[in-house]
Order: sequence, then structure tokens, then C-alpha cells
Amino acid sequence: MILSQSFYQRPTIQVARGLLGKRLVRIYRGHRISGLITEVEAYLGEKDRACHTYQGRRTPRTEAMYLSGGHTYIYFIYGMHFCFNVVTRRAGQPEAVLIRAVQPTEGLHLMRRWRGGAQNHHLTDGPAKVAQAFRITKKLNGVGLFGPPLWIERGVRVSRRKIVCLPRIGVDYAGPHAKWPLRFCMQTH
DNA sequence: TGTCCGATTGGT
DNA sequence: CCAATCGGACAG
Repeated sequence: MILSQSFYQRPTIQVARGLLGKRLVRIYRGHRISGLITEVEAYLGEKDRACHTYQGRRTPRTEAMYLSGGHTYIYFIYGMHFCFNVVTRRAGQPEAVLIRAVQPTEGLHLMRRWRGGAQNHHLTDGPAKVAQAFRITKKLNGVGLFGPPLWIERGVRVSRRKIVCLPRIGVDYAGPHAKWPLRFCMQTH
């Protein structure tokens, strides 16, 4: 069952927690690639110094974040990587959830090829690795997550006790906001 | 137009 | 710890 727009148009922290255990599915030239989402980070818009839309920043890059919940926000970083986010809330409220890691379930052979022969446990254990393994590039920026070539569907149920909250990674420039516990990890054991 | 820097990764 | 590598943001 593909998640509908109403799932995404909720407060960002709820969406972030709700995404844990859901299945990310990609169709690429007829091939199906999928994995269960295991780690995410919430980015809370204009009030969040770590967020690209801090203080209402609106540029060609961040434009997709102003779309309604259920669209993608994909950006290029460090001259070589893409990061994949899910936009939340309503149009004009620029918040999103960064997909940091998934547990691969289908299409591992393709993932391994696109990841340059990485070991199975390193195929999708970082945000840019997920993008590379799923062939997610800027071409998919701003598209809806409501069907092919990319969507998120119901996966496994995750009990609240299995979710850990931690500070976000790589946002030291955000000062005190860097310590906000907006990273959510699903314990797999 | 010029400068600075990054929501990362992989190897030392 | 550090280099890779270049688009984006912003100052001038």
C-alpha cells in the first residue's frame, strides 16, 4: 500500500518516526529496488539553523522543499553526492525528512553494481549511499512519491521502544540546534 | 565574477 | 585525520 499525501502532510517529527520500517521502492528500467527505512533525520524549516530553508531561505535549490508533503527534495553535496529527502507538511511550509539509511530487500545485485561493489552491509548505510544504490539523482528532484518510478509503501511495524533519538550528523555549523534530537534510528534487534 | 563551504564518503 | 570535487549561496 503506497503511502498517501495525508501521511506526509503532518508535523515533520511524526512523519520522520512514521517512516521507520516503511519500504522505499524504486523502479529503474523495469527493475525493482527496495529497502526498509532504518534511519532518518527531521529538518524543521525556517526556525531550524541546520535546515536549508532556515529563515525562509528560498533559492532554486530549496524550491522543492516548498512543495506539499509527499514530494522529493534532492540536492547535490560535496561535489559528488546526492541526498534524498521527503518533503513534509503543506505547500509553503519548507520542512523535510532526510533518509539516512535503509536495509536492502530487493535488487541487491543492482545496488552492488551501482555502489561500486561495496559489501552488503555498506550498500545503503548512509544518505549518499542510499541515493547511489537507488539511482536517485537530481532528475527526481521535486517529483511526487505516489507511484513509479519512486514511492514509499507500508513495510514492517516498528514498536516505539525500538526507536532511538539522537542528534543529527554533520550539522555542527547549526550551533545549539545541532544538538536537537532529530535523528531517529530503528533498532533491528 | 570571485570566494567560501558543505545534511558525505572512503581510505590513511 | 584528511582529501576528493563542484554546485550553490552570497558578497561585491
